[in-house]
Amino acid sequence: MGTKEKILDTAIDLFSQKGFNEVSVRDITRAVGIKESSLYNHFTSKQQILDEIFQYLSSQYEGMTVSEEEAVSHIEKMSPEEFMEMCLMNFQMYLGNPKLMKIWRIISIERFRNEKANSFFKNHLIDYPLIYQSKVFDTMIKRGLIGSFNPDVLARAFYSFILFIYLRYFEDGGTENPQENPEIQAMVRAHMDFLSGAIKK
Amino acid sequence: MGTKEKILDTAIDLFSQKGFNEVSVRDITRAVGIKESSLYNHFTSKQQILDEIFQYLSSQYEGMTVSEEEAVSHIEKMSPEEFMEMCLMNFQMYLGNPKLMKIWRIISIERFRNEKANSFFKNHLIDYPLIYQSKVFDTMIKRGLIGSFNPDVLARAFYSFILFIYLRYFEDGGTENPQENPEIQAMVRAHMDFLSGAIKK
DNA sequence: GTCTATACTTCGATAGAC
DNA sequence: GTCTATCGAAGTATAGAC
Repeated sequence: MGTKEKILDTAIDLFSQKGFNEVSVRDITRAVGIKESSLYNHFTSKQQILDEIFQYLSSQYEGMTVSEEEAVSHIEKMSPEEFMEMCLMNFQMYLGNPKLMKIWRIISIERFRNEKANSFFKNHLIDYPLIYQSKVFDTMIKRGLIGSFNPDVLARAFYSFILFIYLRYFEDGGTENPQENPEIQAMVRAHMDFLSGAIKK
Repeated sequence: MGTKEKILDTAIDLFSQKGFNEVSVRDITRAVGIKESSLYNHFTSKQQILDEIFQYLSSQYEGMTVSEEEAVSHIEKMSPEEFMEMCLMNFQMYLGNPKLMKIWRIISIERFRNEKANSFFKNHLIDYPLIYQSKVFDTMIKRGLIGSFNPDVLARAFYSFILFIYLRYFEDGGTENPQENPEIQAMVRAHMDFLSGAIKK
């Protein structure tokens, strides 16, 4: 692994624990095993390290957003339960990769101080999922698969709980994989069962 | 207003915008209109300012937690709809006071870096509301006011949405009073109506 | 590309006159 | 209780030898 990659990985590690401002260039270079001045052969500034981390995150989700037609086609062969299961899988895919998980934690820490982080949080973690799920619920209603509810309300009822799990998840460091936490698994399943019952025709 | 109070109010203002580490003692004293050294006649350190802010928050909610018996008695004359309405009012009381609101924003910013902030967030904003609401739902079930659901599931379904609103609320600075935001009001009401229908016997 | 050495800035905090 | 003056520590970043 090249030095630049090592710096990036180390920075992700440290930033995700304490935050950008709380980690010094000295901290990073000490952990990597080089002198401070060497870091500036790979990055022009400390800020650029964070920028490249965010760029990396961006690149990981490029082309992963789904068009309206695709959203509709997704549910053609799915029950509401299967759809919610799929949403859950998507969410866990976001959080299942340890490196991406750390970057999402950086986003959570920095979102009040960094406009780009706030934008990531808002777009990827709030707005887009709600829009996507609302469309799917809307299609389900029109096809008579579920009762006649406001699809936006259903999407918020479903997704706000997922975000709640995300919130709790980072409470105690968020190092553990949520897929392997049976307590979280049980809560998510119970919530989905409750909603499935509530939206039946 | 005494100098010490002026310092506290100014610090609350500044910390809630950028975070504790991002605001210097010089920033605070400049905004107050005194020299840095004068600040140390009122506080022994910058850290102590934050400690006193948290202490103030603590004092505001002292004795406001409710015992199990009280929780049960609360719903004796209430419909589920009225109860959820009450919860909403409580939540807005937390956020309705501009000064307290700023401090809650500080808590949100600092919770990844400050153990006390994290503890406030976890206890007041997550654990306690869930425990309280679960007990109330449990009582409702036993009295036959609502269907036979798992009360923990109901509490999470209800409260995770409230937290979702809280989350969105701080997105764009969170300066506005949510009670006066008609869009938020409509979302909360729609969610409560949906849940009311879902938990009917 | 990495090192030693150092420049420059900002920070929290203190001493002591008034 | 406020001021002027200043300190030491820690931060980012650069120059130049190897």
